[in-house]
Amino acid sequence: MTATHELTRNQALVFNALTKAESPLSAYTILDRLRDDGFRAPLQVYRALDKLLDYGMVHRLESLNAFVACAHPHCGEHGLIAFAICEKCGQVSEFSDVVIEEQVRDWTGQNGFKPSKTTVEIRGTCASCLNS
Amino acid sequence: MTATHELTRNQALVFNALTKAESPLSAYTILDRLRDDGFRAPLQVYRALDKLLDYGMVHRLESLNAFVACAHPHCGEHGLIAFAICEKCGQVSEFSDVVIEEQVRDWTGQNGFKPSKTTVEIRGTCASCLNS
DNA sequence: ACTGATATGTTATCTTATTACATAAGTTGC
DNA sequence: GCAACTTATGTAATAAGATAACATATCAGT
Ligand SMILES: [Zn+2]
Ligand SMILES: [Zn+2]
Ligand SMILES: [Zn+2]
Ligand SMILES: [Zn+2]
Repeated sequence: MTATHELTRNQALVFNALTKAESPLSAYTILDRLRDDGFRAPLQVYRALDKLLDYGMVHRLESLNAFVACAHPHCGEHGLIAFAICEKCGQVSEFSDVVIEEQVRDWTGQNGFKPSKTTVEIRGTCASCLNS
Repeated sequence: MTATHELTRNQALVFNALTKAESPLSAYTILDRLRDDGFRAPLQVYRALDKLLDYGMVHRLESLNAFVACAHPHCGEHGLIAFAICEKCGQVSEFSDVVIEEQVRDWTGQNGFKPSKTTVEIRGTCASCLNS
């Protein structure tokens, strides 16, 4: 039921850093924030991220080369996820959309394409940044 | 009507390299292919790409850090574009989807988010790679 | 020719990600 | 316990992708 995984020390540190962050973090920013916890090399971050991505606890934002903690880390498997990314403040909203999911399935079905992962990222300006 | 732009030498070379390519090219691959034409530095490629992206003649695939010539370079402004990217052979199919476009508009409208660019990339295996 | 805008060339640097190799720690079966 | 195996870590080096800074050059309008 619950998708919580037993995390290793490094994985927990990385996940924690992402959960505390207000916005997406690059791998190297994570590294910097974990220097005091003994992190010394990018690979320590990337290896932890790989697992966390596997577990679905973290998502990668392709258009930013950055990572965010999942907004629903206990829901297990997601359907198709979309992100709205504010270019002003960096805030990210994660949401699922079954209509888009179905539309993707339609296209792939009709074209004999077997999808493995779908990226949907909306760049723009968030409501609170528009009011300022 | 037509969206064809007068291209500079460098822009034309880059666009041509992308048009001839069977699959997306990274900026550095483009650079290598244009060595004989006098290209020496990444910036020459990136500057040309910037313009071509502006003109809508080239698209950037965020999940690949690579670039493709637009499949419909003469249609002027696109609506929302989606890409299906085969991870086996590298082939990319570009298509527009008004349903996804409308779904994105719904979400952004309801959330007061002003979108500037939307990325939709489906990774997977294409039909011809599945039959082999 | 003077001016301003756009395009180029070149070097250095920065950011992001992976390869390679060595070591440590946990798990399973005996 | 111990061998055999798998998983996790540590560290250094390097590859791949992108930009900053600065100097020139080209072209249009006046
Ligand atoms: Zn999620
Ligand atoms: Zn914002
Ligand atoms: Zn296009
Ligand atoms: Zn294929």
